[in-house]
Amino acid sequence: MHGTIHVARALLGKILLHGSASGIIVETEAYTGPGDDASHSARGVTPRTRVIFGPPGHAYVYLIYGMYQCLNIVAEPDGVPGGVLIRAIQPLTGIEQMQSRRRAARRVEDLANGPGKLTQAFGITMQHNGADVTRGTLTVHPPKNETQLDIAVSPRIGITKAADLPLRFFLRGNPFVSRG
DNA sequence: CAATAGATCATCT
DNA sequence: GATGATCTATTGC
Repeated sequence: MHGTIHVARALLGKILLHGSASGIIVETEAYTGPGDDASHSARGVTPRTRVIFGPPGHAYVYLIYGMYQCLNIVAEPDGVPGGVLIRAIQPLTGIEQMQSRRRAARRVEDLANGPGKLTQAFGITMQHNGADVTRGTLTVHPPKNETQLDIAVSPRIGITKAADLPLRFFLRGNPFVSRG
C-alpha cells in the first residue's frame, strides 16, 4: 500500500529493457490492493491475481479489452498485494523495431505513450506474466547517471472506481507521457 | 481540436 | 453473461 506508492515513484527514470528495445519509464500508477477498489487484487486472490500476491520485482501482465496487454511490477513483499502499472516509456534504443511493431504510430512520441502501446512496442505479452524482472529477458535497471527528477502527481486514468486517488506519477513536462 | 464507436476475449459472477 | 488499469479511426465543430 504505502510501499507500492514508493515503488511507483522509484520506477520513474528507470530503464526497461527487452531485447533491443529499451527506454526510460516516464509514467506510472500505483494499485495498492485492499482499500483500492480499482486494483485487481482488491477482492482477493484469484488465478489471475496470484502473481500480485507473490514476491516483488516480478511482472504482472494482463489482457485488457480483449486486445491490449498491460505491464505491472509487483511492489509488496510476498503475501501482500500491490503493483505498479507502467503507463508510458521514452524510447531509447530499438526504435526501428518498435516502429515495425506499431505501424499506427506516426511520431516517436506515440510509440510507447500508453500502457497498451508500450507493451506492443516492446513485444511484451502475457507470456511474461510472473517473470522476474531483476534477471531474465525482461528487466528493469537504474539509468547510467541518476539525476534529479521533477515528479508530478495526478489521479489515475481510465478507471471508474477510486478514480479520485492521487496515485499517478509522471515526469513533469516529459513529451512521452500519455495524454490520458 | 473534441467526441465517440467499435474492436475483441480472459476473467470473474 | 457482463466487464474492463485501451487504442484507433472516424466523424463533426
